[in-house]
Amino acid sequence: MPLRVYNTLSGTKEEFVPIAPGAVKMYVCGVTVYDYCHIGHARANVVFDVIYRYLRHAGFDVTYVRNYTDIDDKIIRRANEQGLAWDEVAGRFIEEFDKDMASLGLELPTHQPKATEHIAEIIDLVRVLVEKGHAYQAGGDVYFCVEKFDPYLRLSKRSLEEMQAGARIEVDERKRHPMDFALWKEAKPGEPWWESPWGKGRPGWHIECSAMSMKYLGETFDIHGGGKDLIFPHHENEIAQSEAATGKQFVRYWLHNGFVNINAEKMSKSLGNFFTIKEVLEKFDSEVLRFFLLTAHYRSPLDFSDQNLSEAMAGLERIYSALAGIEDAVAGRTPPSVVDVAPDELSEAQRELLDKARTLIDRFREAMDDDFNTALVLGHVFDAVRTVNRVLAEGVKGDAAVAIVTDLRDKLREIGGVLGVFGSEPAEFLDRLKKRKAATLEITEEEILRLIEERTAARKAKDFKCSDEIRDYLLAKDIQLLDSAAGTTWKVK
RNA sequence: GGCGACGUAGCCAAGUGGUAAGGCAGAGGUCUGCAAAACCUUUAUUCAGCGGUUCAAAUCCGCUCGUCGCCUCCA
Repeated sequence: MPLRVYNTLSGTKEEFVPIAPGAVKMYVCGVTVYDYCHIGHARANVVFDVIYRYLRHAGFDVTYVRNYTDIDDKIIRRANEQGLAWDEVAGRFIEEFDKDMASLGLELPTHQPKATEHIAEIIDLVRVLVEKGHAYQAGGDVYFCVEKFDPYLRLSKRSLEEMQAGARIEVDERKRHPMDFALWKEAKPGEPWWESPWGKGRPGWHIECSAMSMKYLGETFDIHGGGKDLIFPHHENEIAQSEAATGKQFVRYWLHNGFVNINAEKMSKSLGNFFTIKEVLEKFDSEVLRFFLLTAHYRSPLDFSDQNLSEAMAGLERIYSALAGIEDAVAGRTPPSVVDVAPDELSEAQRELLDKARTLIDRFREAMDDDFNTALVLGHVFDAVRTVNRVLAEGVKGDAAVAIVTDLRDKLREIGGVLGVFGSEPAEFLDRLKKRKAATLEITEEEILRLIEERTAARKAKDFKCSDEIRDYLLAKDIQLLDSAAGTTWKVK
């Protein structure tokens, strides 16, 4: 089944056919570096990280470019507020961005260009637009002329008339048309500047993405991604600048991720209802956050709340518990190849697992091929987890059982490799969660272990009244004891 | 005001014409000294409402209600 993606440009799912067979050129708008990243940024970047990984998994040779916009009005404003140099602000938040993305387990893109390192390309592009009559100089500014670019607003499916009807923007008198936008901005006193044919100034927003994407990926490339909020004006303007300059189609497939909501409202700086990645990672494990972001389809809105995060944590814990169970069951055993397993020697649960495992990767690909449906993939994963738990519950005895359980583990890891989850050692992950939860307890680990010992002694002496008292005491403090043949362990409720 | 999206169980969520995946929470059972975990069974005759098209609709069309987004910086 071919890969199908939802293309904002056509408004439908289309079969994905790259320009060059076997190779994908993809550009995703990064961030303007003037503040910490919030969960919305986390979503966008995780989503495209998964798309990047899946395209490679599907056999494509992917060139992935994600930029830093490190010169912009907001950076200058922030620098002035904090009494810092603009490039100090940019440098600092580039570092913070990198840290956040690393903690979310993102792979590095092929290129991560910075706007300020591509001023020459930007000026060249603006010059071409002026020469071709698509842009005009007004004082030290250069504006793009939207009326001369016929397909303008095709991506957002609007018209200039509609936009003006609802316009709330103040019109700059130097613009020929109110919707014209700046390609180059004259430097005001004290502002950063670069020398240009139009005097000292800096790039406008939008132009850096056109210049950098075309430099690294060519004048026409396959995929351009970003949050839905970038459709207008950012991506619309990128298309206008790029296509007016080259006369060629800029991008074939436009992919946009949905917002992260708080109480059904978009998380955004202006509403002030945002959580930074840092803040959330203080409360939840980074893999839990990443897993949560994949529980909904990337184009749907995703409601962020402690409860939803906790549910994601419970789900991920269930998966890791199964993986840990598999590790325990197969530890030190070398399984024969699963292809040698004879189905008629298996129990019913084992046969079911064999069947499920056999089709798991196909179902995974089918879901991902349908516009990267990670939520459906997780459904398949849970389905497999339930089946393997059944096998674990009846005991993994013969070689055949070891083989099929190991095979399933490998397949879950393969899927996890694309989603960027399930990569930790199961026991280590569960321990990590436990430690994190334990940090909020009003009882120390030493105390818990001492009480467990006491209880074990009581149980040995068949003093169940005493042992139950200890268990209930711990339970009141959110400690759940788990007895097994191997001894007693504990977890935080 | 213009344009657009969405509304599936207590909660989260997949499903775009063939008779409602999956997770969390809940109930009952197996296991257990008792629990927990795990497993089994169970929880939407129904997909915001009302009409229409069709042999067949959560899926297509129309209207109504509700929520949200974009039109200004935003992932």
